[in-house]
Amino acid sequence: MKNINIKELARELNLSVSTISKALHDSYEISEETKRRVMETAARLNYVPNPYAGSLRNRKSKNIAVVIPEVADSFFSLAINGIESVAKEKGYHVLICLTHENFENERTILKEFKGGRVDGVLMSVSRETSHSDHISDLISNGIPLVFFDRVCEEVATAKITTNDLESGYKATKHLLQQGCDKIAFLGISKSLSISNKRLEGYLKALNDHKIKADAKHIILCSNDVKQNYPVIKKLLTQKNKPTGIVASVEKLTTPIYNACMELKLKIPQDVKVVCFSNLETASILNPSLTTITQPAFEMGKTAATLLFKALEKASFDLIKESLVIPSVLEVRSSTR
Amino acid sequence: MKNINIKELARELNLSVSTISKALHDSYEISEETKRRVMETAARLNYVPNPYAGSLRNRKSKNIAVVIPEVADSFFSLAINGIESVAKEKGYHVLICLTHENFENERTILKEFKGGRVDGVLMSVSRETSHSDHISDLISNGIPLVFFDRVCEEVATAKITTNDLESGYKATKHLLQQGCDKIAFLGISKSLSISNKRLEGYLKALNDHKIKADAKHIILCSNDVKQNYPVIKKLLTQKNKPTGIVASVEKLTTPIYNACMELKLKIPQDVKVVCFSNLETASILNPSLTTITQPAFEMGKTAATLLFKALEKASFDLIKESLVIPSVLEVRSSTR
DNA sequence: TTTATTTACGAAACCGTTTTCGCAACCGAG
DNA sequence: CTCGGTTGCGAAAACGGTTTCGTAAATAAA
Repeated sequence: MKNINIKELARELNLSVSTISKALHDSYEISEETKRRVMETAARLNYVPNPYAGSLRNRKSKNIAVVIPEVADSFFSLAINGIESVAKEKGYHVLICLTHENFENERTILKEFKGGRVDGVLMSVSRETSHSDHISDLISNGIPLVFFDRVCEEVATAKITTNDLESGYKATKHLLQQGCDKIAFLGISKSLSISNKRLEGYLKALNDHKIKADAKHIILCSNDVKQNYPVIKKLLTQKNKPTGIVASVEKLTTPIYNACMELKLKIPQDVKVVCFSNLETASILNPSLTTITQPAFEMGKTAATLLFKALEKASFDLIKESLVIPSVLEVRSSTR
Repeated sequence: MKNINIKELARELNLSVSTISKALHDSYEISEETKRRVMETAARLNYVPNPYAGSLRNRKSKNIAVVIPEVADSFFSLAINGIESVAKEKGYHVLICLTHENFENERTILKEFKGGRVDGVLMSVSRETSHSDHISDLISNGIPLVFFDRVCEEVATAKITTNDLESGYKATKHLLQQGCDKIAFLGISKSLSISNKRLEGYLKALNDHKIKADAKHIILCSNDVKQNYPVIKKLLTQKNKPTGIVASVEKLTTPIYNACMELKLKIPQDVKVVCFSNLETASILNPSLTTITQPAFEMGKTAATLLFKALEKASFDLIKESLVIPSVLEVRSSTR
C-alpha cells in the first residue's frame, strides 16, 4: 500500500501542492476554509509527511544524537530518559549511538553526523578517547554539541558534569573515617576526565590524612568484565591488600562482590566498598552498597535543554554554559 | 563552515555530478583512474553524503527502529546490544523509541513510521497495548516488523519470544518443590502476552500439584514503582499470605526485597522469591536472587537478523519465522 | 470609476542524491 | 574503410516536501 503524499492530497482537493503544504503549516496565506478541508482530508487519507523531503529542503533533521559508550548502565539509561523527556517536548527524535567504549566507533559516528543526520549532539566520550579532533571538527561544521558526564576538557562547549573530584574525595574520606587505612582506587581510563578527577579527589583525601598513595592500589580496569575479575582478585590477595575500595564505575560492583565472596573476604568487615553507581539494586545487595549516586536523569535533561537552546537560537553561546550538578554519597552497609 | 556536497566535488574535479555519484558507488561505468581521483578528493575535502537526499531518492532510510517500553531495564538494554550488533554489520542505524508503557505514545510513534523514517521495526509492545490496529496498519503500509519478547499474537508477522509458559511453570514448580504451598504471582498487564503466558504456566503448575489458585495471590502491578510497594506489602501482610512469589518482571525485585525487609520477613525462610530478571546483580543480592533469565542479547540479535532478511528480499515471508528461545532458571539463595 | 491594497492561491525553483538514457570517442572485426 | 560494440561520461528527471515570487480576483481607497 503506497503512502499518501502531498501531491495526491493536491489532486484529491483540486489544489496546488504549495497550497497543501502551506495549509498543513497553518500559513496565513491560506483561508480558514481551505485549511479545514486540507486538514480533514489529510487526516482521512492518513497522510504522514516524508521526513526526509522536509529535512533535505530545510537542512533540519529534527533529530538529535546521544553518543554514549553503552546503554546497559544505569547512569546512561537514566540519562537517556532525561534527554528523551525534553526531546519529545520539542518534537525531536533521539538517535542513540553506542561507541562500546571504542574510539574508532566514536570517530566514525561523529563523522557521519557531518552529513546532517542530526541537528545536535549530546555526548559522553568513550574511555579510549584521548584527543578530540573529531569532536572539534564536528562542532566547527556547525553542529552544536553538549557533553554530559564524560567530557573533553579541551573542547570549547557546554559540559554538564557532576562534582567528580569532590565525590572522589568524599567517598575516600568516608572510608578513612570508617577506619580504612589502605584504600584502593579502581579507575577505567587514563584519559577520561571523570576517572582522573575522581582519582584526584581520592589522592587529595589520602593526602589530607597524611597517607601516601600506593601505586599498587591504583588500578586501571579493562572494558572486559572477565578481565577485571582476576585483576581485582589479585588486588585483594596481595600482601599489602586494601581494606577499602573506591570503584569509579558501576560495572565493577559485581566483580568486586564476587571476588570478595570467593576469597572469603567479608564486606564491610574485611574490606569496605563504595562505588560510583546508579544501580537501583544498591540498597538490596549483600551487603547493601554505599554509592556515589549521580543525578543521571537531571544531567541528561539539563544537557538536552541546553542543546535545544543552542538549536533554537544560533547566537546562544554554549561555551559559557557549563554546569556542575552534585552527586550524593549514600552510605549503606558496605562501609559500616 | 558549509559542508561539501557532490556538486562541489564535481566542480573541483571538472566532472559531472552523476560521474561523481557513480564513482563513489564504484560503478562499472567509471574508469579506475577517475574513481581514484574522486575518492581521493572526496577524502581530502572531507565529503560526507547527505543521508536525507539519498533516502528521499531511494525510498530507503537505512534506519531501523526499536520500539520498546523503556531502556532502564536489563532485558531491553541487552536486547538493544544484540540488535545493534547486527544493524551495524548491515550498515544500518538504530532509532530507539520509548513508549514508556503508554499506548498513545506507541501509536504516535508507529504512525510516524508510515512516513518512511525507518525501513523496518523491531518491537516489544507496551503493557497497555490491548489491540493492534496501529501495528497491522504499519505492516500493511509495507514496513516489515518483527516482535521480540512482548508480542501481539494476532498480528501476522515474525515473533521472537522465550518460552514464557514453560518458564512460569518451571519457576512455580521450583517453588513448590522447595516447599511453598501458597504462591503469589505478580503480573504487569492483563493484555500482555508474556504476562498472561507466565501466569498460565503458574496456574498449570499449581494445578499439577492440585493446588487451587487464590485470586488474592494474583496481582497486577502498576507501572509506577511507588504504587507497587504498598500493594506488595499488603500482599505480604494479609492473613493468608504467600510463602513464595513469582515476579514476572525485573522491576519488582527491589520493592519485594524492600517490603520483606520492612516487614521483617526473611527471604527465603519466610518467603521464597523467583523473578523474571536479567539483572547482572542477581547473584550478589541479599539474598542472591533466583531468576528466570531470558536470552536477551540473543533474542535481539535473532529478531534483527530476521528483520534484515525481510528487508533484503521482499519475498521473504516473516509470518512463518517465529522462534522461541528458551530462558533458564538460575537457582540461587532466594529459594533455598 | 479608477487606483491601491489585500487575499488566496499556483508555478517553479530548490534541497543533494541516484539513476536512466543518450552520446561521443574509441576499439576491433570484417 | 566501415560498421557494430564497448567504454566513459554528462544531461536531466526523479524523490517529496518548502518557499519565493507572481498574479488574479476581491476589496478598499481616492
